[in-house]
Amino acid sequence: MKLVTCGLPYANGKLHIGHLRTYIPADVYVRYLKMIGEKVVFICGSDCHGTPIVVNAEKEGLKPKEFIEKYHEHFQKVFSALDVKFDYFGKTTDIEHHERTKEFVRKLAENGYIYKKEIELAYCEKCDRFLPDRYVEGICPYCKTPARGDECDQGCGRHLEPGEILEPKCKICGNKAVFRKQTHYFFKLTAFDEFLKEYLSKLSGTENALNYAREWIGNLKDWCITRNLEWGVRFPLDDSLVLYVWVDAPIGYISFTEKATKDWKDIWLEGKGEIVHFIGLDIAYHHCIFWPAMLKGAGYSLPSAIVASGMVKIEGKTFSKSRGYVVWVEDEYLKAGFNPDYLRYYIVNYTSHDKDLNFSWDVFRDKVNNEVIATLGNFLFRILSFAWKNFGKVQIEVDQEILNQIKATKEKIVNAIKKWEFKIASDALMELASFGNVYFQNSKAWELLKSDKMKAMKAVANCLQIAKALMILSYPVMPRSMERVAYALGLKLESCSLEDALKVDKELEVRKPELPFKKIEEEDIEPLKKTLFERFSEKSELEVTIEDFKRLDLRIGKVLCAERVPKSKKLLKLIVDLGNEKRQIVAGIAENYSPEELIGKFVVVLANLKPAKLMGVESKGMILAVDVDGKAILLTVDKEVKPGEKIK
RNA sequence: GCCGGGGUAGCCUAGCUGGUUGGGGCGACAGACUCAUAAUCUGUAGGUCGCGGGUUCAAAUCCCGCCCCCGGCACCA
Repeated sequence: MKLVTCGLPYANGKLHIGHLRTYIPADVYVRYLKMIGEKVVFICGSDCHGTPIVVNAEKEGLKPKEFIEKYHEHFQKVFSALDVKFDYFGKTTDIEHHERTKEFVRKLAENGYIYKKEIELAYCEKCDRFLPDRYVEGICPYCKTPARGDECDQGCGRHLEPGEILEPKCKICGNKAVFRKQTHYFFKLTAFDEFLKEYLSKLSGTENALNYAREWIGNLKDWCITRNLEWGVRFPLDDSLVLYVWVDAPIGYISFTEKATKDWKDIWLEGKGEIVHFIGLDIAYHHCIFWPAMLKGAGYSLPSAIVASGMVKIEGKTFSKSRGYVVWVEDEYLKAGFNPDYLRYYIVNYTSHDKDLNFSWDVFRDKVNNEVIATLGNFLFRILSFAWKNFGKVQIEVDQEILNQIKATKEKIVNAIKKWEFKIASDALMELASFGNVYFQNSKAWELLKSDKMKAMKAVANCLQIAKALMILSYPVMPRSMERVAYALGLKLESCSLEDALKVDKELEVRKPELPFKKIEEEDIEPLKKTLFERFSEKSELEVTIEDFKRLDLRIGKVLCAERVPKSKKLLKLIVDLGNEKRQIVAGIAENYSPEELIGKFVVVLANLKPAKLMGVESKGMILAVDVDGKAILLTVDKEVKPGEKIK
């Protein structure tokens, strides 16, 4: 028995194409396994806890429960529209999940892997609550620069333990926070160092995830697993606390399995199954480090493979919601009315599962029109309609050569799927379709029709066998379309196994076929390209008043000296002449400017910026530059001016 | 800087435990065909396999050095 899971989508936003990079291949994987007769359980669910959900729900004036429900429904709707078919799709707010999580954590405690420690936490008296790290701002006790609650992000870069920060302020209301002592609980991750080293050396899956995880061995820290929140799974050892979301989320894999199958104990407790996690690379740490340690500590079975998908790019740009490099599944793809199979094929076929996938509407159109439609769809339709028009009923005799070809394709697919090589598997489909096209072309069946009808029928029989095999073998990738074409042969794909691709019927009755696919026209994708393009081009921010502008002390400076900040790649330490003073400013431009070429240059300086330390070097001001694809280009003046001149 | 992944024809990509003329797809061009959603089939053009060394009878493939790109961390005021 095999359990396949997908990383739980966080119920804080809609699904985009980046998400699908994990869910679609997992679904394809499961469908193939089921068709080769393996017993598989496929589960997933919404991840519903954590601070961001509470904060965002508040913003929308909703209760967290209402908020997550909205996205939970969205996920189910979209997955179903894409034929991603889980055996069970749960949510972490379910009572059974809470119970399982508590039981799990109690086990960890019984086994001695949880300890308590009193720490001082920032507390906002005005908001009347403890502040999670990222809602605290203050001063770094080491270098005295402004810092966040958990790290000195602007100064020395040190990780700050809760309570270390000086002059804490509540980021939400801006009031001064105070420190209050509170007991929190830690998971003894450091106890699993040796275990993880050993475990990771045997763990199967994609190299990208495993490499990433191996880096962390020997560098583990104990992990604070409780939070001050109302929303979440109550910590069983102390009711006033809630478990950190990354503790309860993966336990969802267990609690959802319980819902999906009576045999869940075989998988999670008896070690009688195989557990395969499909994830995005961004959560490799949690799945390769935290999760196995938790399972080991609580006495559950360990995953046998972690399959991490590569990144998704949009039109060649690194995926980024905030910058608009995103394609929304429901509002864009589905709304445009595209067949879900096109996207399934694209994602599975673009490149290897662990490499970067570029989503581009032009490539999408080309791949669909040239491969899915012109090669596969055309073969199926031409042979089905030829058979229907000229024969109706066809006596089937299949040459060994054809069967060998189908068998080779089938084996290629099965081998590839077991290694998570979805591209190789889907390429094999196109190769078989192409083989069919060549075979039919060479047979010249349309000429034989006039001279030797029996011979024509033999050619058609061979092609029908190929067509049937294609429908069966392509079904996991393109279930909806294959189901539709299979009607012409009276084939019920849902109950087929891959082996049936080789089964030869005595006679096939061909019904009138429908076009399996609709071509993508330029006007179908044109508005979507436009939407993307409009989102790319940055819209100007909020309006400011002239007073706002006047608060900025912008001046012309002349660079007197420039040198690299030691050990730094991006930073240059500049001494800039501002007329009445010489300022030391650190600028992140070393990748595009050498120190020498800067000397004597006129630059625009924001002179009244709050000083900060970067890599321990003090910076009093900021040099203005344009950011072109991550490269800094300095602003300068058109004619020589006196250093220190104010910019108005 | 460290870690990981890459650099193969205009574009995408296979090969990378060394060995017959470096495969495939898109695009381009020419021809064939008409059963098919102007689909299909055949053929042609196009490559210093990032750069420089080395090992070898033989290197895209192994070794050393360097350059560039992507991702993560450290520092992008």
